[in-house]
Amino acid sequence: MSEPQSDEGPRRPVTLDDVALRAGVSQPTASRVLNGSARKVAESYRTKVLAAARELGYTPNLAAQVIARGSSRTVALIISGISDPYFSAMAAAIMRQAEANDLRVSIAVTDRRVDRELDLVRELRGQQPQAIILAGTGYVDPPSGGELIAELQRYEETGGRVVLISRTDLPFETVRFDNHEGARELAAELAGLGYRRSLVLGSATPLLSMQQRVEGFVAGMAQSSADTATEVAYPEFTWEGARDHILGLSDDELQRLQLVFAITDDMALGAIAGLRARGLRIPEDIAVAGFDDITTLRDVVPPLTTVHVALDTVAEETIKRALSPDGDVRTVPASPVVRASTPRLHG
Amino acid sequence: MSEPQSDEGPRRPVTLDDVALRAGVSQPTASRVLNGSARKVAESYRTKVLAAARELGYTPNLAAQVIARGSSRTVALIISGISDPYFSAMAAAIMRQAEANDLRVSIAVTDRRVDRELDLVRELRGQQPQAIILAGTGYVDPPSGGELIAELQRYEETGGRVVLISRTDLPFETVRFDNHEGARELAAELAGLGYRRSLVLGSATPLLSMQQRVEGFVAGMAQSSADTATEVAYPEFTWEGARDHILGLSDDELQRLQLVFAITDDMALGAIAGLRARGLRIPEDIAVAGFDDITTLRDVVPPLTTVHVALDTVAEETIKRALSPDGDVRTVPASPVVRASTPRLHG
DNA sequence: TTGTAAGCGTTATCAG
DNA sequence: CTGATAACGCTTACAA
Repeated sequence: MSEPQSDEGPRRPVTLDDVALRAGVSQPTASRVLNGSARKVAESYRTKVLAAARELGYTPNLAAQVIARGSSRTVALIISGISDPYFSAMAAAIMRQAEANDLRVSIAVTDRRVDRELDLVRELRGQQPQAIILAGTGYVDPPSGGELIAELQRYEETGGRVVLISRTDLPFETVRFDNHEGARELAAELAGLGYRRSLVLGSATPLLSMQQRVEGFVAGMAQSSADTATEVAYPEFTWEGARDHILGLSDDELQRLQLVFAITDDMALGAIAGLRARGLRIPEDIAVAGFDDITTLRDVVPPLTTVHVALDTVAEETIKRALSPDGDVRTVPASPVVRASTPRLHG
Repeated sequence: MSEPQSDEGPRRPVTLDDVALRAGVSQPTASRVLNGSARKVAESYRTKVLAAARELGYTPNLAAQVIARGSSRTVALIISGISDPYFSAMAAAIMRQAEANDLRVSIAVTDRRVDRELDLVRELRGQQPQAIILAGTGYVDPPSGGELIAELQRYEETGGRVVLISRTDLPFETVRFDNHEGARELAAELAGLGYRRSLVLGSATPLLSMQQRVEGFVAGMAQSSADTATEVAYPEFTWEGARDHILGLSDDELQRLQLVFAITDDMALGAIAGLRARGLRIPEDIAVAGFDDITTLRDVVPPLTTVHVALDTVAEETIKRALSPDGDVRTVPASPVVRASTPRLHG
């Protein structure tokens, strides 16, 4: 009635106080109606508050709620990158699962800068998330390992949960998928198809899960009864790295090969680009296999043999653990999918 | 000395109070060295506070800072999906640009559910972000338009900024890229290559920017001197939708076509899958073009003719506007990239 | 320069 | 069932 209305200039956001005032009730009552759990408010008040809130366009101030409640319905996801199709698929799966559990996800990206991981954990800790999820990076020999672990432990001590995805380099609960086993089975299948002489493209960056893929594949080939020859190279961990490595091979080396296994689909495609540039046809002249089974890549020609990982399951297990501890280390299976890029050899 | 240490059970997080106490200074002093701007603190105190903070593993409680300061160094990004390579590229570009400006990004996904957009805006408003960025959806005839606009206006009135990306259906500052013009130029180039009879795959979901692509292409073809015939279809706005539409065409219709233009690369790939299933070779029997120039798709065969959008520029302009108003509606160019999927026709 | 005191918007406790 | 009142962790006048 008496307030000078319709000024220009940023008005103060509508607060619970405003709503309470307008509804003619106390702040706590308004709070109970708008957020609280049990419906212990008289119907008459209830409707008044609701009306006032709607008229004023009230939105609860999340920060205030967090600070008052001391907890936050948020999980923080630390991930290497987001344009990478593998990680964006992972992030999407996690967000879907989180939403189903009424959790917000705050995403932070390391861009593969090792030290950022520590910074991000520090920063995220300030958001008081229910859990911090580390997906993806994970070095064979973690550079800032000690500090990172200390930081995460402090976070856990104050009630936060730490969940790792596909990395076992840190002493926290982990959702793994079986990189070693998946690659091993793939190798076994390919050996069964007649492949003997293969090149494995690993990662120059010493990522643990990637090294497991290399080792799994080598083991799988070695296990096959036939005598096999498997070389391993460690180019840069990118599409370009894989391509460039292929471009750098001698004609002789290339001739001898029957198969290139790259530790990710992305690198497999780089390898294919390189092989084609060298004048080879896939799969007629040489076969190629990858790892991850990225759906965005369903259109490459020829369809890529790879190892499929059930990201939805991974996400489900991850969120479950983010909400409450669960001692046993579930390992989500990763299983080979043979497609046209690796046909049976010697028909 | 006297505190009973090493309990089990969630300890309370370390607060500024704890740090101040340990450093033997007052809370504000601790605050000033740890966060405040001017270095108006004696060097002796300064070092003590820093030491205490490090020893205790202090992290500022972000929520408390937000509530005390009233502002948040965060921008909220509302996006259709994140596994979609186009949107993940967009999100990545925005995050990169935001990081460069010391902003956090909180991502929310609509999953193409129309009404979610309104809910998300409400929810995000509670986070008091500096800006809300709406990327992507944008209906020709916004279903919840009125309410959405009201909500966003309220947000702006309280000092928040609203920035739209590639949608002009709402009365807020917009970073556009020229869907119409990009498609028009593409059509002109293709007409120049000899294409006359084409099929345009639009979107059954009435998305404004998508409709602009359709119209731009149609206009471009019509402008070409030669007499052209352009049909437009509106299948579901997905890879499958495009494929299924192709599968549903009669042999006759298919025979007549020289070119399929799909309004996104993703749909273009669906179309290719359909065409191949129908026994056609690309580009020998029929040409295909898309829109977006998604980098993840660099490996499709044949390389796809498409329209490139400079997402980095889009992101840059977006963040700039998120930080401060900037009246003029910059339109980021979108320009055709002709590749092997649309070779010159008739030698 | 430093500390005291008052807020920021919300929830939780505890009388009425 | 409701409403004072005290937190929550931090910042920002204002006084010392």
